[in-house]
Amino acid sequence: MRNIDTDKEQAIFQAALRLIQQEGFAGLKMSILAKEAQMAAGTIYLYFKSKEDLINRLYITLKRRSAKSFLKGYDPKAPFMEGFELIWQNFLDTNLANPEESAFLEQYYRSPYLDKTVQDEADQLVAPVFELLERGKRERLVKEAPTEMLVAQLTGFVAALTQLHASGGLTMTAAFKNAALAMAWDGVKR
Amino acid sequence: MRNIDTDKEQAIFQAALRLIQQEGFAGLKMSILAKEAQMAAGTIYLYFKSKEDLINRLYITLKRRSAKSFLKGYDPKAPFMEGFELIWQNFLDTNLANPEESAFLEQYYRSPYLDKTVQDEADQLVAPVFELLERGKRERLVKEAPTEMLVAQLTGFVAALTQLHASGGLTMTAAFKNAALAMAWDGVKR
Amino acid sequence: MRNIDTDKEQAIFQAALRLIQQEGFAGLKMSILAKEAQMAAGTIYLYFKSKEDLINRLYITLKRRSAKSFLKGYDPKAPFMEGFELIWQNFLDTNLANPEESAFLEQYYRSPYLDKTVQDEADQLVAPVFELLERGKRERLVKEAPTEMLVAQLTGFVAALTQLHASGGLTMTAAFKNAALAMAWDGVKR
Amino acid sequence: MRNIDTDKEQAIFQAALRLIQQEGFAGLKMSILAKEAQMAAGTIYLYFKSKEDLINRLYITLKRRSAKSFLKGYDPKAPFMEGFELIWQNFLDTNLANPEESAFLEQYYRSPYLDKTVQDEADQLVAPVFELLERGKRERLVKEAPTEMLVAQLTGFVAALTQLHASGGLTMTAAFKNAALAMAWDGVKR
DNA sequence: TATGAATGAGGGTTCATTCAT
DNA sequence: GATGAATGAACCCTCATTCAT
Repeated sequence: MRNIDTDKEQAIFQAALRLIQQEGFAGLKMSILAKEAQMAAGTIYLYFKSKEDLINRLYITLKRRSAKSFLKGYDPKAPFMEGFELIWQNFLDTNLANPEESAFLEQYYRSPYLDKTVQDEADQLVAPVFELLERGKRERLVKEAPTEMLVAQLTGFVAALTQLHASGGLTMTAAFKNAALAMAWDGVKR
Repeated sequence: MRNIDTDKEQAIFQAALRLIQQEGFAGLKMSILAKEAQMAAGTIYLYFKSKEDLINRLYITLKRRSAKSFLKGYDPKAPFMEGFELIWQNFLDTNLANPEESAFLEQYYRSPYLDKTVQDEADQLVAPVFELLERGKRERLVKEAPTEMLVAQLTGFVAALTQLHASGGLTMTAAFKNAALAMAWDGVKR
Repeated sequence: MRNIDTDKEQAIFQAALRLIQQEGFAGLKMSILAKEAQMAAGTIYLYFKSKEDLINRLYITLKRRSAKSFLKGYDPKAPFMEGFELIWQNFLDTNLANPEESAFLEQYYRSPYLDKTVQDEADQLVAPVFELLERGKRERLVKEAPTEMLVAQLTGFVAALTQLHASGGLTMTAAFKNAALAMAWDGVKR
Repeated sequence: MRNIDTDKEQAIFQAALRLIQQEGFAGLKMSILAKEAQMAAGTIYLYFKSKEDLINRLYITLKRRSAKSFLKGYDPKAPFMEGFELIWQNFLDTNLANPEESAFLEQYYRSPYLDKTVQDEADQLVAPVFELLERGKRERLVKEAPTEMLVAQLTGFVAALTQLHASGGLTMTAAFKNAALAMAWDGVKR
């Protein structure tokens, strides 16, 4: 008997990301996905109930991975500025290093597969960032604007940078990353 | 003088935007579009060669309309700060007022319909913004960062705000708009 | 513009019956059905929402046609014996003349497409037969057995005869039909 | 002495009958069958060459079991009436007690699995009934109708009664069984 | 012998596009 | 020009069967 291969799920995820980056969400055809993941079409359905299930599980997996990555080394008790810089740098690096994931996450939001419960769970993962900014406001370091707005500037900036970088419009050197950090901080600082 | 053809084209464009906002890009089925635009499916093909043609022409139309809107009243010879504030405010207002267009533009970029020549023409329309920011750098008002990066922060912020606003996450009062302007300016100013 | 062709529905019904008789319920593949009905696969879906819809509407159509056929000329006020003979003869003739319909009706009952509401409506159509037999019991002409049992013998007999005839096991001459009528009547008569 | 192989075969047969009764012929999926029979899907293929083979062997097995059951205690040399009553009662009881088998036999006939040789062998098993009725005709006890027609009435009646009983439409008491015997006999008697 | 993961042909259905009216 | 019925390629998914363990 062939043992169930947990790597198969990962192989499907990887292939799906590749296809979505290359051809967009519309390029995710189950038969092509199977070919890309080097298996038969039916095999995908041993690991995922449907295309919808595949996309939603891919989404939450990426969101979790992303959150884990940008919160790496984050200590809520460390000074505010330290936390802000760490998360910002992690977040930018994570996004630059995984442009397919960013492409997917962006498109999921507008897709017919969007699942409210999945979305809600994903929102929880970003909570620490909201808390950090609120603390920043209390410590008089951050502008007295709605937290959503502050987050909007930070994430919007990273999203735009990632897209720019992925399309070859800008190579992100260390110097540029520092410039971006300065811009991000200047935008939200008091 | 009414141009009958152009009226139909506009009806199709409007219906398409409505459907895309409601159901996403995937919700744009030609037969449903025809119903929404109150005509027969075949009629669409009298005005557009194909779905691809329809989407690309919708894209460039929206881009032109958007550029015209956010450059309204803009005088390249006026002081930098005046121009910056004008464009920013126009841009934010335009996006907030037309969330369907923003939704469409965002998705077009990742769709299989994306056409390089169309995209290039669209990029030309934003040139004045690049020129303004470069002038800002020369006048020592704006940070010495790559213009693409500066633009990324500004447009990324607006895109995120628009999405937030459209999803009901934040009501944009005049005070909030001023706060956003301040944040945007602080991000790029020297 | 091509006008909607109500004959198309009939063509689909006829083709479906032919296929079901030839290959059984399992032989009803939508693509083969389209070929048999001389149209494209998609066309079927202009007239029927789904395969399930097609089968249920075919069922109720056949049931109505069958009821209309075996009640043809039936007068509830005529003497019992006259009504019994008329219905029996009509019923046998109808079944012998339309073996595909009998084959279909038989298989529908055991299929996953069976719909309770449709089935209920169909049962209503046989009501006159139940009423006739009950009247027969009141007039002391028919056995004092449950009406369901009386009907079971009559319909079971016809079903078996139809199958026999369709498979070539017995050619139904006028003499044989008379013999069958005598057997049917002897079975239920007092 | 337990024959392991035959045990598995029986388990598969039982499970198949259960599934067919519950969901109809279309409900017989090999993987579900395996689960119902508490074994792996591949195991079924150690005992049956294919689904077709499984169904045909199930058919002939049931037919043999049925024939053995309704001929139990039958003595071709006993008086006609005794034989007729015995077989009729056995046949009705057998069918009422095994509605899944009846459901299966009915559907097999219309299925794409029907195999002529298997069918022929099955027909042999009913030969004693034909012989009995022919003897009845010679003894002037039974109507001078084609034997196939006589059999049609008897088996059609039992099939209809079984279905009625299985669907809950009629509870078969001893009195009702006697009434059925009377009806059956009246139908064929001279 | 037994397992159950893997296969892939083939099913039902959708939808961009065509074409007869 | 306008219509919408008709088309058929292509999609998602199922399931009988195989095969590595």
